Amino acid sequence: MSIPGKPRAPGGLPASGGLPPVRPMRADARRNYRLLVSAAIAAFAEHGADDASLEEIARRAGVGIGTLYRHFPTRQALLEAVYRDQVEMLSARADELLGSASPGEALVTWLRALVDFGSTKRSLTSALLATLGKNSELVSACGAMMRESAAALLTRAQEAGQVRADASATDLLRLVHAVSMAVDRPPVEDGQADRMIGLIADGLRYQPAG
Amino acid sequence: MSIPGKPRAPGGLPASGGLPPVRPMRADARRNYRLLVSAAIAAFAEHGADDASLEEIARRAGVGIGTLYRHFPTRQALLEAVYRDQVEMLSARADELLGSASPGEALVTWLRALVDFGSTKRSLTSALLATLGKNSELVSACGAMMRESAAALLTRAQEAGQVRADASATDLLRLVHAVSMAVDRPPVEDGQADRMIGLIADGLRYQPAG
DNA sequence: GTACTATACGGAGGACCCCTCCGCTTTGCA
DNA sequence: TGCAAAGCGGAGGGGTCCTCCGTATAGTAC
Repeated sequence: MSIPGKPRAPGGLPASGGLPPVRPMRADARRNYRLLVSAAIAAFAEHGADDASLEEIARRAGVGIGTLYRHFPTRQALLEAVYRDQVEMLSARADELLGSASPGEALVTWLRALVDFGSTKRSLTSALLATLGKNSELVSACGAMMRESAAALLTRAQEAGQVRADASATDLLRLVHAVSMAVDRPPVEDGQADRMIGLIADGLRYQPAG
Repeated sequence: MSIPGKPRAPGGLPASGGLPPVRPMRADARRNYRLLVSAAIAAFAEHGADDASLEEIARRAGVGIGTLYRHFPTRQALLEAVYRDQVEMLSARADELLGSASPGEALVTWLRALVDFGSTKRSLTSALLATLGKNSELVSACGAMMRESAAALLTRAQEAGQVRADASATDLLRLVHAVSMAVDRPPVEDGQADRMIGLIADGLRYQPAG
């Protein structure tokens, strides 16, 4: 039994290396794909990536179980799609924030979004890494995407003089990751994550020997 | 829903803090208990602590599913029993080896046994830690047991001059743990674990400034 | 606007699993 | 030897996973 192939990409674009001229997905298929991913995000957040019922996800999406299985032949496949979706969303949010007025604010806002994502991500990541291995295309591509977004926001904030110069994107990502981890295990106070990020934000604003 | 209580201890001894005068288990109950634990060890090793089917375990043990559930109301409970059983086995093996001719050999033999146990243990441990937390009675008690066994074997080997003096039991356990981890993920060559332990053994024999 | 077909949909159904419940069997004491 | 108490087993209800195939529809060609 080999690792099952990915389902066709949602956009209906030719696959990245697309040799055969692939037809775009039908409109209903595309719609259902999105509904399923949304439902899956909710379900995974609620019950964990391992325990969420696929039938319930189909039900929530208002779609037959057969449809779910056509789009995602495997629980893995659905996990991957959700992961990719979330990361792309974060990337898009970063692009959007790059156009905002205050570069410093933009960076902190994005970091907060990152922590929120973290709680979803952790259960996904461990499930994905378990079967995918650390250096799969998906994981490394998403990692690169995140680093890119972080770097762009950080650089802009630094150039605007709103954030200290001696901070690296990698450090920032690691830091946020640590916060997500710390916030993972109960007992967790309300707003704890927020305060931690706030603290980091202050640290960023502080200009050493400024 | 609270953490379910342990089933009665297998030996039929009064529970450690035993307030009510508990009757010993009946012979058939004791027999089935052992059969179930053995079957569970095999099944967990084969399919992982999360995925092994409890019905299959009962089947393998030649026992009804009801019997399994009476002894182990929870998958957790069975996991714990298996874990405890394995650790006690290792402890017993250590005691036995303490009487053997070559203290140095005895130590290395035990370390090898420890690695073998490691492959079973890992899937158990992660499942146990996930719900039990790092400082449950079970985990800490078993940890102490292991340290004790390791220390006894190590000290004897050191006093016999067969192993360098500057090695601690804790280090040794950590080292073996690392080997188990390393051997966990494929691709794993045949005998790799053995060679790694061999290397550690050589290191132990080496007498610094001897 | 109509006809056609590749594409996609839905859900019944088989296989498996978890767990409970309760009538039957065995054990061990008197 | 007789008799509770302790233990056993497995049917059955409810859930999940996944496959299969008859049915519906989107998009195209005319």
